Formats: sequence, C-alpha cells, structure tokens
Amino acid sequence: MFSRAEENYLKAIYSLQVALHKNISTNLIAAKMQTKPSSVTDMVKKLAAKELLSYKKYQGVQLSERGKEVALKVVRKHRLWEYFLVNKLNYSWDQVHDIAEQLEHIQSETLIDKLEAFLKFPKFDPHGDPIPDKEGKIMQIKTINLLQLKVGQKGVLDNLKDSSDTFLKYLNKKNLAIRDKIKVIDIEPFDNSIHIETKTHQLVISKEVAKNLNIRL
Amino acid sequence: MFSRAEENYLKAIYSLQVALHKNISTNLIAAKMQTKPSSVTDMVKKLAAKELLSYKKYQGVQLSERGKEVALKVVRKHRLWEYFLVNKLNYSWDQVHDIAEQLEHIQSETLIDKLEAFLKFPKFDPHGDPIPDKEGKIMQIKTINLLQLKVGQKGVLDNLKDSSDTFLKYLNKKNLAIRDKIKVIDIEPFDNSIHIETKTHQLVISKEVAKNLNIRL
DNA sequence: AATAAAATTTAGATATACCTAAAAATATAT
DNA sequence: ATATATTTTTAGGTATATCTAAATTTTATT
Repeated sequence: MFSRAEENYLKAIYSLQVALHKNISTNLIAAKMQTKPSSVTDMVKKLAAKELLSYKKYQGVQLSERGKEVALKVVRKHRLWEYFLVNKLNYSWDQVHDIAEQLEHIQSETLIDKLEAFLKFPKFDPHGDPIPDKEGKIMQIKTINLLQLKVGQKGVLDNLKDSSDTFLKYLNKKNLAIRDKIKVIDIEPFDNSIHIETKTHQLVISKEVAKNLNIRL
Repeated sequence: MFSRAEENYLKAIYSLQVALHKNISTNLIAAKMQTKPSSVTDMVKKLAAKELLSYKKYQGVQLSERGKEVALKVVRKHRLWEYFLVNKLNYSWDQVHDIAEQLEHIQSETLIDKLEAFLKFPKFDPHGDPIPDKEGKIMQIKTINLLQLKVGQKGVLDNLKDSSDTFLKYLNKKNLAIRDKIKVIDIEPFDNSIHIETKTHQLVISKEVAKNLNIRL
C-alpha cells in the first residue's frame, strides 16, 4: 500500500496542517521529521504524483482528501496501539511513543478494528487525543490554552500540545495528568507564571509549560 | 539493531538448521525466502561479517551462537504475537501468520516481555509450537510423525510440520486441531492413506497430510 | 577422469529513501 | 528597488536490499 516513509510524511503533514491551517512548507516538514529539506522535496514530489497532496514548487503542500484519509488511518493506529500499551501492557504514557511509531505501520485490513474492539472502543488515547473511528471521523473537543484562563477559573486538563518525552516526564514529576481538574489560583504578572491547584496539590508552572496544556472548561 | 531483512534471514536459516541438522545451502535459503540465490549470497556475506553465521564460499552456512540467539528472539516474538492475535483478538490460526511476520520485527527492549506477562506466559503458540523464553530456551517435546503410528495406537496432535495457509485451511475443514486426541483405526496398504478417529468424528487422510502431523504419545 | 549438469558467486543494474553542495526562487531589509 | 538573507530545489552521491545474466565452482554422470 504505502511505505513507512510515505505514511510518516503524511502523518507529519497532517498534524502541521491541523495546527497551522495553511500550506505546509518544506522546511517545516523537514524540522518535524528530523530530516533535510532536500529529502522532503523528493518525497513531496512522490506523494504529489500519487495524488495524496497538492504541491506547487516553492509554495508548500496541502493534503488531498485521500491524503488526509491515509494520515488519519495512521493516527488511528498510533493512538489505539498507545492505548493498548498503556492500558493492557502497563506502560506509562511517556514510554509508548517510540513503540507506537512502529506499530502504526503494521499492514492489515482487519487488525486495527479487532484491536479496537478488544480495547472496547476507546475514544481517547493516553495523552487525551481523540482516536479517529473506522471511517476516519475524529472527535474534536473545544479546548482553550491554560494561558487564557483567568484567576479563579476552573477546567480539566484535556490534552497536550507537546507530547515529547521530556514534557511528559515533567508532568509525571509534577503529578499532573490528563483529566485532572485544575483551578488557577494566581497569575504572576512579572513572568506570567501561573499558580494552580489540583485535587491533590498546588504548584507553580511557567508560561512555557502552560502554553502546552489544553483545558476543557 | 538488526534490519528486518537480516532478522528474516536468520529466522529462515534457523528453521532450516533445526529441520536438517547440516550446513544450509544458498539455494535452500532462497527457496524458503522466495528470493534469488544471488540475493542470498549478498546477505549471507553481510551476516558472516557480523559474525552471526559462518560461511565458506560454495559450502553453505551455519548460525553462530549469537546468530541462533537473534533468530530465537525473532521466533519468540512471532509466536507470542500469534498467541495474542488468536487468543485476544479472536483471529483463527490460519489468519495470523502474515501479521505476526510484521509484528515480530517491532524493536523494543521491553515490549515482548510485557506482552508475555499480559498473556500469562503461554508455552505454546496456536500451531502447537513452543515459545522460547526470555533467555532463548525452547522447550522441545518429543513427537513422532503420524505416519509412524501403527493401527490401534493413540496420541495427541502436538504440532504441524507445514503451517501454510492452505494446510491450516484443510485442517479447519476436516475439523482437526492442535491437542486433539487421535487414534489410528486402519492403514490402507495400497496408498498408505490412514483412517483416524478423534473425539468427535472419523476421517481418512492421505499420507501427504499425515506427514505434516506430529503426534505426542 | 572428462564432461555435463547443477549450484553458487560475481558483476553490474534498479528502487527507495536518504544525504551534501550548489543553484534558483522567494522573502526581507535597507 | 536593489541587495541580502532565507527558503527551496536540483544535481549528483550513498546505503540497503533486491534483481538478471554471465562466470565460476562443485557435484553427478558416463
């Protein structure tokens, strides 16, 4: 069907497109994929020839409907496998990314649907991100950035902008997890650091951290 | 660590070595792997350079201890994933091979041990083959070929010599499964076909079929 | 033992997915 | 508007894992 490399490009472009709502540049893709812009140009031409995206020289790319479909299938696989790794194999959420990156490329017409049924149709992965259904539909819950909350406001930690290993480990250390209730106690005007309260404890987080926490009201 | 291709070669050579107890020739490997002898020569040189096997031009190959170790790790992964697919995801035994061929190459220091624990340390895969333990030790149960049984003798279907799709489908159709008790009712001298009885029914199998059924007494 | 047949290796290509370095196009700054 | 900086593409090269066709070695046959 599609090679591992092709799937990885489509997934990366999809996530950039969702975040930025504009044509995605070669350099952006290269940064996201930890590769060189020239490699991106090569691959992007290949994907354009397969009509998975539209590409005009020097103007960046945009996924076609078909391209989005393929990307969402990869995302679906990634998130279901992450759910499996955390909830069945007892991994913690900061250990599963690299393994899911491999598992998401297993080719089978039936495997992922059977896995989904075995997991009892979870709607969110361990990082709070919605799992696309069989048809590629993806639930979008409206969230706002923690930075936008005012003093006294409450919300629930829904998902993370950054799911990097270092950030997940930071959250573990600070005892913050998806679905935790959070209340803003104080905002320090000097550096915009935020004093927050959860069910179990209080802590102060920097604005850099807050920027990566998305809150459901 | 090792590439998918390298792992596949090691696994194929291992299984030939276990079956034949002699140096494994280029052509044999090529036939097993559905590739060309010249490709085998290339890869075998590479594996010899990595000291995973010993190779003398025109004399075939033999796995080193290290090579056997790597092969057994792949076998372990393959069989545990097959067990997972059949016992957790409700696949039938004739559907799991291709998927397990992919899953066996997932690279992780911890994944397969966690999977094994989740599955409660199964000792045999769905085809009756023993699953190597973490240290690469593999249980070997003494079995004899169904062809060697005499009229009136009883035994249990332990494992299959041939696990190809077509053979598994044949067994399904004839309602024969691993761990079925089998009794030889009669042997037809003309064509060596064998009349057998299980708990639920009787049937006649050809000597070609019998050759691929291994029996535990 | 010489010759024919079969098995194996070598030499030279191909496709994928990368890379570096240089050239070209676009964006930014003065 | 021109010069400069940045981005992107092109050209040419690398590594892996294949392949075909020809050459070589081993095995089998007479």
